[in-house]
Amino acid sequence: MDRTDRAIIDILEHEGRIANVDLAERVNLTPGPCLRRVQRLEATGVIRGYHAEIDPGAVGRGFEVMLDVDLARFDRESVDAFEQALAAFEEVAELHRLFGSPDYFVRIAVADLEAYERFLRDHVQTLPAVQRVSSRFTMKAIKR
Amino acid sequence: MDRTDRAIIDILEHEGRIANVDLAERVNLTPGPCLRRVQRLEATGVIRGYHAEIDPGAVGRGFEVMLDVDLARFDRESVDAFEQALAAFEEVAELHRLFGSPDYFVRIAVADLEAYERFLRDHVQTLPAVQRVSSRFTMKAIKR
DNA sequence: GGTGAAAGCTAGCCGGC
DNA sequence: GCCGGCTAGCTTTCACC
Repeated sequence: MDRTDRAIIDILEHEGRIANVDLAERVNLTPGPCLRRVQRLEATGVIRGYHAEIDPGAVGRGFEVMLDVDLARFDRESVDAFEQALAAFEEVAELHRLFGSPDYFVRIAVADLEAYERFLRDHVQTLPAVQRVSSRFTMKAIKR
Repeated sequence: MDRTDRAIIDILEHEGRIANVDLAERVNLTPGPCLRRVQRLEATGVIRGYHAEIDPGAVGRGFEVMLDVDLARFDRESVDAFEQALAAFEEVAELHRLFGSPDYFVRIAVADLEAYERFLRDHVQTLPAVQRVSSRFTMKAIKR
């Protein structure tokens, strides 16, 4: 992984759909070698995939909540069940296990307050190991 | 925005570099009309851009911290200065203004604990309006 | 929404350094 | 081992129906 690979990564991170010929020109390579580098970065897992960035409001995900969650039990089974259940929901935009307390940080993206209340009540509070949740509502997403 | 647009969005969100011919086939359209829809979604801001998803560890961003920040002042100038300064750093992966307390949620991604300490000391604690910061370290990113 | 044609891109192969 | 040139086949794009 050299300077050129870094340059390729920086460009693809912001312009994920750039044509290979244009990418090659930006990093001072011809298209052949440039494509080989991109494919190697993909194969080695440095590039994990490509995604369109969607306006959350346009698809009913304009209401975002930061959620702190504490569990009551930490046996492997409880932890796995909690993580898998939560990660499977489309409403869960982000899920991190933390050191210390709270045990988890979750970012939820739903349409509105009502949808949030429903999601919390029906899909989070009902998970067996969940002990405590604490919500903080986002006013504005400044950077993502 | 109809059912077909939704289908296009769902696919591009997960396969941002899919070829237009393949996308068209998946949503039962021919390439021409499919491309027009994608271009309209881009022009109206529903699709904001395309990004490669990079393995954080491979580019020195494997150490993630969730930061809560409270400000001392809320005049427009202080708020703007804080938000612009923070958003400009590459280390800031996410920045949300919240309702209530804390005032901000920030996700920081750096190489290691030492880099984090340096970033906090040199670039966050030094911002004039910052009153209090509280860090929570992530053990594992389960979903992003 | 579909069609067709021009322009442009991708991805493999091979030779050179 | 990595780059560049070349080429065949495919994709994108746009005007027109």
